This record gives sequence, structure tokens and C-alpha cells, in this order.
Amino acid sequence: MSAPASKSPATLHDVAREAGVSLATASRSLNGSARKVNEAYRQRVVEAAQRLGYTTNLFAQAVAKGSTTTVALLVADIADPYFSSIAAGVINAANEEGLVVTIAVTGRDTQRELDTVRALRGQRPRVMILAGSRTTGSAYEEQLRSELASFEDTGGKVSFISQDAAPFATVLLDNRGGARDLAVALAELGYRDFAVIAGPREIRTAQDRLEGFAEGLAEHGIPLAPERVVHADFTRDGGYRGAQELLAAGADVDLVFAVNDVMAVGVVSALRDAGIEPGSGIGVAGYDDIPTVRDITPALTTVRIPLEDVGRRALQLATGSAYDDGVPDSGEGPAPIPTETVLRGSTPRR
Amino acid sequence: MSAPASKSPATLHDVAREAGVSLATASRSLNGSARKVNEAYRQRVVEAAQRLGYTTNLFAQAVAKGSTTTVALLVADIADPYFSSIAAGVINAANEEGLVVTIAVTGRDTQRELDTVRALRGQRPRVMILAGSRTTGSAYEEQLRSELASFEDTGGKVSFISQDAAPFATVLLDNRGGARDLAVALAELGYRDFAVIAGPREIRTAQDRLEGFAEGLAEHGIPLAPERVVHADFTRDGGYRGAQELLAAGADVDLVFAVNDVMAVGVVSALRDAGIEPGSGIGVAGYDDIPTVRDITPALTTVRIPLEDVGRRALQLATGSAYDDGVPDSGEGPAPIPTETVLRGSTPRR
DNA sequence: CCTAACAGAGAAAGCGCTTACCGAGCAGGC
DNA sequence: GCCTGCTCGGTAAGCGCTTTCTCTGTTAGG
Repeated sequence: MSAPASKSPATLHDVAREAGVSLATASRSLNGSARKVNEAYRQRVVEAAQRLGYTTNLFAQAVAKGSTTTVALLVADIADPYFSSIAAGVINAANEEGLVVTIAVTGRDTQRELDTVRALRGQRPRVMILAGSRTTGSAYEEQLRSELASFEDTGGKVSFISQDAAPFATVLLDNRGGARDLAVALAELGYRDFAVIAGPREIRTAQDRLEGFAEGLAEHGIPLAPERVVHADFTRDGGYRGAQELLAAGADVDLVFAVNDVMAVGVVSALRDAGIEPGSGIGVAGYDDIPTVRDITPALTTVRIPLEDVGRRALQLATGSAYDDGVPDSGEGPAPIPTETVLRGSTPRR
Repeated sequence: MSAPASKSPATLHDVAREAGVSLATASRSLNGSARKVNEAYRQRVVEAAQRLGYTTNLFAQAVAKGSTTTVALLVADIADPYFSSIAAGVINAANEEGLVVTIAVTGRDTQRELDTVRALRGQRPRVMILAGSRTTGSAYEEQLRSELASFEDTGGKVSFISQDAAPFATVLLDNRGGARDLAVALAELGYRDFAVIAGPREIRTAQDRLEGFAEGLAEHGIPLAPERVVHADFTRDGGYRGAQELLAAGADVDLVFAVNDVMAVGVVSALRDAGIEPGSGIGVAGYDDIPTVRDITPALTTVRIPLEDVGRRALQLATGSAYDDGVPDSGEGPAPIPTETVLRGSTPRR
């Protein structure tokens, strides 16, 4: 495959020459400028651009204007439906505003997250959205925050998804409340012996769900013994192994709550492999309401989050274009996104 | 949240001044330049950059160098596991090469695809990867191709995923062959009365799978009547409705093949809702081997594609960094990615 | 010692675009 | 009819970088 002649793309200069006008006029005609341009001229320029197949070089435009149209999105794992749904929301919202989104994945690795943030800053994005970030306890937390703070100092906007990360904007998910409601609903269904597959300890979101769940149980006077909690890594396999661990410990459990659906799916599989029927044998519940859980058997009880909306709002929060769509936006303090407990076959009444 | 003073980010100029060297030296020290720089100077510059929290402005660098480090990825729907897995592959491979990826979604809409390609060109990406594109029959096809051709003329590289799109590079998936093998395997299992939920007619990938499947059946002397083929849109709901349609037509079917797993999941659900047990009643098979299908009941028979690898290779194909990883790379003609029929519970022996 | 050859720092000219600023042309007012 | 005041092209100065080219300071060879 020998490199073809490869002329470089037409520049504004070429367009101006082709149209027989000045560079300035060409620029004004093509990119929405405040200044008016004689319609006849504009026409000529547009046609010339057409003819040459010209597209504005966004990079050059960015350096000239000193601002870009890029949104950077950091997710832990794009193949995870939780994140890909959020990404869909961000991308759609961004496109509507003529913004372009750059995605990077951090693989749930703190060091990599930090490196990625740094690298992404080179793009001078208008907005940086962090989903699935660990903002708790890690040695890197401070570095991350200072990196982000400096990003905001230089005119960027950051928004977090899920856990509160003041002073940065956040699309707050009421993880604690959602889990609490779920616990209450399950207790009311008659479950008593709970175990939970928690997430990584350093992830606030995971921790909140765990704590909220315990709170809900407490309201019904049900304790959650520490040995009934195993920590896993948010993956299906993690959930699978977590369930095995629980089973091996021989505890008398009638419901397993996994703090995300992906792990819950693993739990269902582990139970089945151990000869226990999920649902009728041991109840299973998850969190997120990813599409899959409606299709497995039994369908999973979970807590629904409007993931795509979450992505949308994360962007709007940053661009300030949050036209009010029903979700109360009480000034500064962002109201959490409402979640909803969805009871399905995996948790029949006891 | 009043806008803070918002100083602009440190520039190379600032760094140079801070380090007491010239702009040129600063540039050379920070970004791998061919020219050598006295180590003592380099040190000073690096430290100064550190101190100022400087990160190279990639945009400015791009305009100066005349080339970017961006990869543009177009997918039909990022929330679809097929695409998000591919995206994961692309992103990982790109990160390894220090490239940044921009994702746009086209929503399976031709006009939008074309617009998106145009918009993305403004970013002057090094590479443009198209997955799930319609390259057949649409009125826009020619426009798309000419847009892409012109992109390549100006130094870009495009690579397609799935269907051959000569003269552009392609990560060829042997859709026809994979479907043929699947059909053969199913026929050998004893199935005789087939129906298929095909994809949109204008999508080559969908069409190939349909045709390959028919070929496989033909090898066993089994016909596939046109009324046994319904077209749907690659979504779960599409699959659901397709199956309903088939059922309503009252055909005597013992196996439904949906040309992608997402629709197959819909089929399973539709059958169940109609009181027919998927597997023991009517067999179901899909294509892609997305994670979900292993977890539903019955687990779905399907054709496995190493999706992440596909994404990886799409990038490598374009950047020319295809270190040989076992997949034969016979010079120009790209060998198709090998697929594998995976028989599971949804197609028990008859 | 002197000259040739070579490093390697710095000055400056771009890269493709935006945007003051300038100035020509024209309309209207007195 | 002359002046004021618009309107709207064009000129040119950047934006933050890279890179060529110039030029000085060293080193080495004779």
C-alpha cells in the first residue's frame, strides 16, 4: 500500500482564493461570526468551500479561539453496560450541542485514571466527566483532585457521576437511599438472612450502596454481620466468586444482594452451579437495572437508574444547559437522580 | 457558581521563561524531538513544566505539526454490547499507541452517519473506524464513499469493520461463513423447519449472515422460504416483534435464527411470552456471542466473534502496527477473523 | 596554534484559523 | 455639496506549538 500523493486538506486560505475574497471574509462566512457578511459574498464562499470539500480544521480553530468543542469522558470499563449506557447519554447530549466526545477508559486503576486525566488535559476539553472514579481512600485521591482543580482553574468544567465530589459538580445518584429502599422492600417480602457482595472498598458508590442496604435492614431490626459481606470487583466473575465464597462459608442465607447488576448476574450463575435455584432457593438482587437482568431467569430484582439521563445531565451540568426536565434543580445543591426499586422474579415473597 | 478568575493554562512560553531557556529548547526538551538537548537544560525545563503544571496543548501541537493523535470511531449504538466491546478494543489499542479516541454514534441513520463523518473530519483524525455502517443500497452510499475517499486523499486512513468495503481497509468478519457453519451444525442437530429474523436489508453484515445461513441449510437440502424471513432492526424489541410476527403467521417452525444476539434475546422473550419454551419448544440461535447470552435461560447457541480483538485490529490495520498475533495476514487481502459456532442449551439435539 | 567540523541554543517563520483594527464607500442630514 | 457616521472588506497580529536556519562555542586534527 504505497502512500498516495496525499495532498493536504483544503485550507481556509484555499477557499478564500477560490472564492476571490479575503481570508477574513471566508472565515466570517463559514463559521458563525458576529459580524455580518454580504449575502452574495457568503454564497460564493460557501460554494467554493463545497467545491473544495473544505471542512474547518477544528484544531486550528481551537488554538485561534482559545477554546475547544471537546468533552472528555472517563469511564472504568466501556464494555460494562452501566458505563456504556452513561456514555450513550453523554454522547447524544454532546452531539446536540455540537460537541465532540473523547472517551478514555481507566480500567478501574487509580494510577491509570490519574495518568489519563493528565493526558486528556492536553486536549483542553471544555468538560471532563468522570464516571466510576474512585474518590475514596486511595493515595492518589489528593493528586486527582488537585489535577482536576487546576483544570477548573484554567477554565475547564468537571462533573462527576454518582458520588458527591465537592467542590466539583456531581450528578448525584442516591445510592444510599436506593439501597435502603431495596432493603426495606426485601425485608417486607419476608427475607431475613442477608448477605451482600459489595464492591471495591475504595469506591464510594459501592460503599454507599452497602451502607444504605445495611441501614434499610436495620430499620427492620435485621443485622448485617460483617462476615456476610464479601468484597468483589464489580465484574461478573467477581460476583460469581463472591457467591462461591459465601456458600463455602456455609452461612445460612436467604438473599444475596450484589451492589451492581453485573455481579448479581454472576451470583445467579454461581448459585445455579452450586445446585441452588436462584429465586426459589436463595433470592438475588442487584443494582442499576442494566438490560440483561430483565432477560435472565429469574429476572432480577434491582434498583433502576435512568443511566442515559445520568450521562445527559452530567454534560448539561457542566455546560450549564440544563433545561429543566422535571428533575428538580434546587440551585446549587443538585438533587439526586430518583431511583426506583424494581421487584422481579429473583425475589419471590417468602 | 461565579466564574473564577480562570487564568489560562500555562503555555510553553511560560515554561521557557521559567526555566530561563528559549522556546525552542523548551519544545525540544518536552516533546520527543530528534534534536538533542543538553541534559542539564532538559532537566531544568522538565522541572519548570512540573512546577507550572504544564501540559502540552495537543491542539496547538497538531496545527504546528500538521498531524493529530486522534482516532475517530463511528458506531451505530454505543449501548449495544456488540459495539461497546469493539469500542473497548479500539480504545485499548489506541491508548497503547498514545492515541486518543473520539466516539460518535450514528444511531443506524444513514444521513446522520454522513453528517458525522463530515463533522469528524474537522478533527483531522489520523484514522477513522466505521463499525455497523450501512454500505449497501442506500442513496447515501456513494456520498459516504466519496467523503471517505477524500479523507484518505488528504492523508487519513479509514478502516471498516465487518463487511468488505474495498478500496478501504477492512477487518473482515466471515459473516457468511459463520452463519453457514451455524446452519450446518443446527441441521446436524436435527432441526428442519427454520425461520430467521434478519437485519435491515441495507446492512451488508446482516444480509451476509442471512445468505450464509441459507447456504448452510441448502447444503443439507433444507430450503428457507422467503415468508420464513422477517426483517427487524437489530434491537431486542425488533427481535421480539419479529418473533411475534413469525408466530402469528402460524408457520411450523422448530428453530429461529436471529442474525444478532440482541435480537435473539428478544426472540427468547417473545417465545416465552407466547407460552412456548425456548429450546425444548422452539430452538433459538443468535450471532456475536455477547456476554448476556451465556446468562439467559436457556443459554443461547451463537457464533462467537472475538469482538475486542476486532476493534484492536481495526486500529492496527489503519496504523499499520499489526504485529502478527496469530491471525494470518496474507499481505493485502485481509484474512477474515475466525469465528466459532458455540452450541448451548437453546438448541438441544432433536 | 590554527582551521575544520560539529554540537546545540536561539531567533524566527510558519501551521490554519480568528478577530481587532483600518479604511473605502455610501447614505443621510444640514 | 460637504460632513458625519455606518457598513462591511481586507490587512495583519496573534493563538501555542514545531522546525528550519543561523550563529556561537567546542572539540579535534595537523
